[in-house]
Amino acid sequence: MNLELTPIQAVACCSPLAREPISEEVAEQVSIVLKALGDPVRLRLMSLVASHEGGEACVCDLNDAFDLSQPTISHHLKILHEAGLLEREKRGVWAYYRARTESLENLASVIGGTAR
Amino acid sequence: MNLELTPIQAVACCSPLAREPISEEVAEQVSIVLKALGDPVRLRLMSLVASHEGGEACVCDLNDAFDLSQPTISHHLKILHEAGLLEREKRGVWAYYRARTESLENLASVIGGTAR
DNA sequence: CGTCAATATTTACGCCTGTCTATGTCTTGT
DNA sequence: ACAAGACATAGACAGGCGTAAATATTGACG
Repeated sequence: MNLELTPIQAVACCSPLAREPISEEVAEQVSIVLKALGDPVRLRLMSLVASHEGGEACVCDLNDAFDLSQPTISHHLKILHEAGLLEREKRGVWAYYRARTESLENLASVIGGTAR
Repeated sequence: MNLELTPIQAVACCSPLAREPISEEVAEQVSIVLKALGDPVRLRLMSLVASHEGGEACVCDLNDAFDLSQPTISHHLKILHEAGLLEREKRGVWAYYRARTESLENLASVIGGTAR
């Protein structure tokens, strides 16, 4: 089991950008997540997984949604996973990815200031 | 006066990522804004401006906050401006940047799903 | 066991990006 | 009109990133 905090969890104390100047460290952490989402393909991947029934999607389905090679999709999924935005679970031959909605919400609250 | 929509305004109808798979076009637009924020320097710049008194900050102040050359800061400010995140106003010799909080909130609602 | 199918990893390559230096453009003050 | 200061633009370069082809890994199934 992995107990490490993902980048976005490490700053999850809902401090909006506009309240006070964020530190270099926080900026570094948050920008990792933003950079992960800052690609059209990864944004669509994230949306595909998050909106899929059951909140998870199989890689085989995701591959078909793009005109890209399988390794490229795998590469993008890895980046989203490392940013703490996707969870990965292997069942049999297939790999399923699940969206971490908390991460999305945390990110949104950091950006938008509508902290909960 | 500029009537063009900024990238984030074009998809401002608060559709969260998780509700349905976003289109290629929307992904392209939103990723521009995310990419703009997906850099530690620009994230700090955005936070500095947004949290500054009066909601605006002079470039001269911003330069001092970083160990980077003045043209580099200018470059980052331009990217944030083109993404619709900062407004620019020149008063005398000085240039002032103001945060577009609507853009931040729109982005947050697209990401977080906590649409208003 | 050996083959096949689903994913991941490695390697390589062209393009994009962050940075700096040098230069340009305005505005103000003399 | 000229000099100085604030900021933007242009050009150049190194490192990072998205992509594909080739290869490795893992699990299912005969």
